[in-house]
Amino acid sequence: MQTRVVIAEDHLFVSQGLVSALSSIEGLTVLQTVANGIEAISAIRKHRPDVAILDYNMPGANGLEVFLEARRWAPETRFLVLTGSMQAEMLAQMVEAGVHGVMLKDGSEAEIINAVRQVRAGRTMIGASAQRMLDSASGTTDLTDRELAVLQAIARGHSNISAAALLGISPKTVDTHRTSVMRKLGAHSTASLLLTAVRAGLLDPDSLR
Amino acid sequence: MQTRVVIAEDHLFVSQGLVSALSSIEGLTVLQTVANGIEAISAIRKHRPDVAILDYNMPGANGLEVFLEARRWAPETRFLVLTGSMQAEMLAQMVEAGVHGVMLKDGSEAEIINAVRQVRAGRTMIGASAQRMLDSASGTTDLTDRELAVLQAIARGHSNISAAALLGISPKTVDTHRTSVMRKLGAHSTASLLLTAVRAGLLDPDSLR
DNA sequence: CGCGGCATCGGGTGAACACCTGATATTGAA
DNA sequence: TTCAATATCAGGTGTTCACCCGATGCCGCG
Repeated sequence: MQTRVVIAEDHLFVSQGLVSALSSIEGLTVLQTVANGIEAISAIRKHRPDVAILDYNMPGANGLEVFLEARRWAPETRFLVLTGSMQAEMLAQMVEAGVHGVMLKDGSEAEIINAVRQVRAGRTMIGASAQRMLDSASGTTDLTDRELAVLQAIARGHSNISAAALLGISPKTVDTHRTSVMRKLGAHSTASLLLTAVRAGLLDPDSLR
Repeated sequence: MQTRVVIAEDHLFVSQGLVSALSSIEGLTVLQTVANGIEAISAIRKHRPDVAILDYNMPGANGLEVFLEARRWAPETRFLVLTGSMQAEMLAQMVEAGVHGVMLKDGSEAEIINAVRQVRAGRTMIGASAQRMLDSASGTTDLTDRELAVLQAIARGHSNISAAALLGISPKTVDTHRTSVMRKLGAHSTASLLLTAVRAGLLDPDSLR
């Protein structure tokens, strides 16, 4: 089976390791490797790969943001997100958002290769550690996809206007989602919105840069 | 030159990649790989390696803790700490503590190999990205008492006007401190101010309500 | 004494925000 | 079919922010 892959990973050493590991999969072609979230969206739009392997923590846009945006342009692409560490809330969000594969980077090379194979074959897979985290997590977020996308954009310092340009919607729509998020989190200023979201595990300061 | 190495890295995939990469260094022997900080201390005590390669984020004890404890038993061992992401404050702490090498995981395989060589050769090395973080962090935590007070008030959701009432000063003064804090942290919106401050360890989301 | 750092405060501006009102279209479930 | 949830978008308002310019007074250090 042909497998065309895009890899998005800002740690060059890990990216090189992934390319090397994936070379053992027959019929697999790595179309492009990129090092930040914005480039990942572009590459996925351009190549419409079979599988996109995304690191969660990347500059410009994190793995979930890339997934939410890129799938609108490449609906057939299946996504595997790898992460070194992540809060359970974010893990739950990604599963709920429909990411096809999620695993922590504590997996071996063989486990990662297996994950790529499963995702390519149309199955949804969650790595063992990720599953354990999910099992022990109680909370579920009630932000919609778009609300979350707007929250992430705000957290990256975007004004409503530039968030609108980034997401391809009207500033009034950003305004609407922003207001909705604030109402849901009980925040009345941007500052308290941000800290409440961090506390709720909706934002990871280290993955937003 | 003989190089005996212990590797401590909880991400199995990365650990395997390191072993593979280091195999290209002539005369280098990987004595043991461990996956958490406590085991790292034990292995270093047992083997007294020439070089210990430590991941910063590990269960049990982080890279700095391992360094501080293990060097008491293996004073000849030289330490290279690798990290995926880290706050500048912690980076500064490790440099100050005397870790022989620090680099972010955005380096390529070649850069990591070079780092191991330099550390083994007795030199202290700081990776390019780590150095940039240290350079840009040198002034970021230099907030005055009043600036910090204003930052805290903002984080609690106060507008400039209500922060002024809280601190017994004019809103213009709040404005001045606020602008100064933003300049020092390089932020251009309230959102990025908050997250930058959290990342810099200036704000603790859990203690602000 | 001179100077820099800090705290304080004022004038001002245009952009941005927080929230009010309203609307249409799509989707999935009952 | 109906309805609720979601996404999208518009009109609007007063407040707030981010930054521009300027200033004085106090303190500690060289």
